[in-house]
Amino acid sequence: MAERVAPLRLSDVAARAGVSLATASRSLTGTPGVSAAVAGHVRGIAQEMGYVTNMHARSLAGGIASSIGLIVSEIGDPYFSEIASGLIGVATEHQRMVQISHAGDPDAVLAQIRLLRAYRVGAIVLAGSGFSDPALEAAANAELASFQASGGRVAVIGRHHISADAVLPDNVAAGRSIGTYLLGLGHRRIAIVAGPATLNSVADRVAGTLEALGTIETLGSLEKPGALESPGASVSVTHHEFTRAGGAAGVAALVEAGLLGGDGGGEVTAIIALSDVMALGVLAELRERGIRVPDDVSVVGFDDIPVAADVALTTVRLPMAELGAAALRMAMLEPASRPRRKTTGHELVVRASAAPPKARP
Amino acid sequence: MAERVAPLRLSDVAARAGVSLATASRSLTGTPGVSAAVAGHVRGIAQEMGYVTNMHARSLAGGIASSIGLIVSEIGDPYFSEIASGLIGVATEHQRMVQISHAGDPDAVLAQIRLLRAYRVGAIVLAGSGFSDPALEAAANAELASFQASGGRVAVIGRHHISADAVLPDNVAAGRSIGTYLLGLGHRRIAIVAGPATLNSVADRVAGTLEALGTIETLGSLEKPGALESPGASVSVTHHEFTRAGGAAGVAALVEAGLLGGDGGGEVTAIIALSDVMALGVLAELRERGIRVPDDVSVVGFDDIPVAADVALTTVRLPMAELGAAALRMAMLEPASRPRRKTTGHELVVRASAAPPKARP
DNA sequence: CTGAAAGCGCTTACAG
DNA sequence: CTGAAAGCGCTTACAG
Repeated sequence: MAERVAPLRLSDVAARAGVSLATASRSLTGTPGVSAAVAGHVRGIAQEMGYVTNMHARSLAGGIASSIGLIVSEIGDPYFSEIASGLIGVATEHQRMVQISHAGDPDAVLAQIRLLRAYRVGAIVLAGSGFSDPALEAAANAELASFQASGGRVAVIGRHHISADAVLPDNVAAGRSIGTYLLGLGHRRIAIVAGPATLNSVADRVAGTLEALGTIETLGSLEKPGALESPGASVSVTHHEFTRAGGAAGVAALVEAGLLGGDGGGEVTAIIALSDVMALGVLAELRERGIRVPDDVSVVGFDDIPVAADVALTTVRLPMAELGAAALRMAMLEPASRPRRKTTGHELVVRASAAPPKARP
Repeated sequence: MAERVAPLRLSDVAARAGVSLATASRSLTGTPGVSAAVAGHVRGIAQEMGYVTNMHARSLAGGIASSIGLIVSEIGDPYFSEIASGLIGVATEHQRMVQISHAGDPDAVLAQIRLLRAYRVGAIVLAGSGFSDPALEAAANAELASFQASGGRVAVIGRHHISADAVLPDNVAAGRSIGTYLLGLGHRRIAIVAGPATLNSVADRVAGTLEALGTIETLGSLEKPGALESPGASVSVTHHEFTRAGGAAGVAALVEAGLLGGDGGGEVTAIIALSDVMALGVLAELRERGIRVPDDVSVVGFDDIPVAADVALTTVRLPMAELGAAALRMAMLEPASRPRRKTTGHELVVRASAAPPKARP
């Protein structure tokens, strides 16, 4: 292995081109005030020497071109990888690099925001859901506010307790839509297999669903499935991890509570999984237990991740890639006097996993 | 909106703590040579002031802590998001930031490598497949070599024409494994719905499969499905995009060529999709056309992406997350005198999408 | 153990 | 249009 070769500096290019450092800098950054001929010459030399700007130096010296920080819960989750894909597409258009962080809990989010600040990113996009309890987000939000105060741009996806531009997937309306659909199909005993009760996205989806089902009561976190009577339908909610395994655990909890897989009395005829990823777990666990979909029980989800079509899952489509793209676009705008909000739409996607309930013997 | 507040500098912390800049720096970086008492005091002050290091300045001044560059074809593709997830996990453990780049073709890869170099990343992990034709990779590889010469670390996933640490998914063996399985099931007329013929991953998977089927002949790119007679089985190969849509297009091509969906004569009894994502497209198109799986035709894939289980797809599992994690671990090791190579295993995962061929009337 | 000073590689007023 | 010089915020020999 050869000795380490120090990277070329702009001064090397300037020397070779026979111009000053300042002129070389202006030529490469495209700053006006250099004759086209000289600028072209310098650029040619730089290219031929294989010169690569040192972004750290540029950034320190006050040149802009800062990168974008993206914080997701788990990039392996299709919901987040779709968001990331949309965001990276926009970033690439604008020649911006994106630095990506995994952060599953509020402490990790705080740590990642600090790291991103250390890298002096120009904007931070927070893709994970906000928390119902402001206290859980307090530290992260303070850090974000401080970042904004120093000129950083922030955009969040979903409801957060912070004054920042936000792209809001319409979780409440999506819940209403899926609830209405199930009610129209004739379901009156429904179970919601939900993610953590601490998340706003969960609270909103549940609230919208309950509203459609005839109640606007909101729910706390329930260890065991909790039952709520509503004029329209009786609804049980059980909270688990926002993962495939969480969906499977939800089915297990329903069975254990006697709401599923028994003799049919008092049983649930439809399951609303609060994300498609959870729905995948629900479907798998149902299959495992020999409970047929939609014959024995209907299943619906949220998001319409790409594979939902492959398992014929009825769901509500949320424009994930667009969420990511829109969030970044907002973050690249000049800050407004008050935070911007953009609410995105949703669309019921009917496939084969839900059907009218069978009459029970 | 308040006036922009300039971020705190280390000198602010030093002043407040009553020590020199040098001592403050040493205290925060943990460099030995400062009394524990002073170091602790400085750290306390910094914390309480909310000081955040400027990584650009640190990096310029010669401090290390460089970030990691990851280049993927498309983060929305489960294969790459799994790799990214594994890699980010390791990066987080080591407090390294990861900068992620989308690059679908060789030109984009080159551009992204240059950008990553501009950001002075410490290591670059190239996750996309290499190309059979060295010329296509030449420019990117030269850039990578130059990056290595200046002290940068490089790790690639899969076969590339470059001297760098590599993690090699055993595509040939995986192909052999799936080919053998299909042969054992009794299939003798098989179609391969492949990704672009220019990719090494495609070439390797095809080669392994053909080897198992009784030939080791390699294939060029074929506009129309190309037929190969082998002692064991007759195989047709058709190349399309490495996407869901590509898989669907593959089925269409097979039907058009009279190899599928006709009266049964000369028809294929099994389809090997060269990735699970393509297999998803194959399954969807088959469903669309009323061709039943596995009754009318068996379908198998490669990778075992998370949803493969949900569509009961028989496939060969490749450890994607481990590929990403291993690549980064290698890249963080001191460079060896000669590139390291690590070959990962594979595992046949039998599910319901493949069965013995039905006897034809 | 602690500090003053040089230097990392750029950009940008400030002169000419 | 072009250049000499200051400065961005750190780290690290070099002295003490």
